[in-house]
Amino acid sequence: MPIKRFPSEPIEPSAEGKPKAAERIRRTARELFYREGIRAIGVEEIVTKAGVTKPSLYRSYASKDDLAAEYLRDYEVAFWKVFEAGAETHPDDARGQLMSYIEGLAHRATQSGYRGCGLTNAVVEYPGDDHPARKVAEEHKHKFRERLVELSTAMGAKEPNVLADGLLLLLEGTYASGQMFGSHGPAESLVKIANQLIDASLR
Amino acid sequence: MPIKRFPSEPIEPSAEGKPKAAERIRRTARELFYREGIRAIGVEEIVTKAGVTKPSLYRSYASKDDLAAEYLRDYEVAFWKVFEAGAETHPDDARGQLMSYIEGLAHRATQSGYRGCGLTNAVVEYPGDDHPARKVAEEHKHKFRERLVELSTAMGAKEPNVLADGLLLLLEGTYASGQMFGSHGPAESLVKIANQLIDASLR
DNA sequence: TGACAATGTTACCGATCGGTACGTACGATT
DNA sequence: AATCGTACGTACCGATCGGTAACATTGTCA
Repeated sequence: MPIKRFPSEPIEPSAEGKPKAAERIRRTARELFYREGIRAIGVEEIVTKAGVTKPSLYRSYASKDDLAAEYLRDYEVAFWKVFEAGAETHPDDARGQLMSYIEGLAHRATQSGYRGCGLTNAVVEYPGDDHPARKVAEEHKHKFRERLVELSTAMGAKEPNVLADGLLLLLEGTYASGQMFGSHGPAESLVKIANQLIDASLR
Repeated sequence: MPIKRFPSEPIEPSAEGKPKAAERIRRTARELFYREGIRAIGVEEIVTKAGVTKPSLYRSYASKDDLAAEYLRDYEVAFWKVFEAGAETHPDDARGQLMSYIEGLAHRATQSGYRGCGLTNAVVEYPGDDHPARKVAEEHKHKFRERLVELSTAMGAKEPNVLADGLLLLLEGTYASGQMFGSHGPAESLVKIANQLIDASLR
């Protein structure tokens, strides 16, 4: 009999049939890293809250830094899902699509306990450009900027790059200031400001 | 002879004639906390780089948290000095004064190695509202917002609160994004965007 | 000079950090 | 039943964390 390999048998061990512990660690780390910050959370706390032990963590992730980078990759996927959600409700309407995200953000950023953007926070936590988590964050922000240029172009801006930068500044400002002011922070004016900026960029 | 006290003799020990070590620690901590982040820097590194030892630190500061709060208080003083610098060159000209700061910021935020606002960074590093450093930062940001309302009013904005929020979002966005993008980040468009926003707020 | 307070230094504390060597429980294959 | 690979837990590592007790040095007064 030749060598037989069942389809249920995973070729790539870390693809789908991952160890259960790894997934628990992943979810717990995501929650804790986002809420408390990466530096603030030790691996001990992660595995305890996940109900597993440290060796289980280090079998699926090379290091805490690696787990942090993984967390940000997950975060990025979730971000794009939220950001592009308006594409369904506002087809062929770049402005409507963007404003849909901005309205949602304005709401979230004025809730107490808001923690901003996990990717931006990671950049603040790791100033040195050698950290793997930071690299994930930086690459994402460049993609994000490009996406805003696309949308600005679609909106008919005279200078799409300038409008995109303006929007990026407003959004990053919302991520940051949402953490410092309570429920009546400057994000309350975000929608109005964004509309003013877009209007001014079309003329 | 009655008690004589020379003017060169400091009355208040912690005011001017402070221990030399305390001042060295202060400056070193300021530099390191700002560049690397508060959580990233240990007290050992501070005293080593300052050329002193740990007990010298703990005689002048109750704890690392206390030193961090002190750093932010220093940072705030320096911030206001920069922010209000335009008042001399642009008397009775709120817009000129503000744009003077914004132009300077746009320049700094597009230098590689820019680290944003120390106060904002501290808020990101310490999500819990119980940290003394965070309190300093939050109080400052509220003062800052009020100051922007004053300036917006002086500029003749129809809705000063909204313009102030817009400016705050832009500035915080610049602090944050200046750390992720290199020398050609969105802060390059800051001046143009700010002018658009102010113009739109006057009409 | 001698007393005294302020400042500096050496050496250390328990707690926690990220990370690992090693043994074991278990399910599938032969 | 014997075997083997996988997944997991116990117990521990050296390094570093923030913080301190005890001692040496200094400068300033009478």
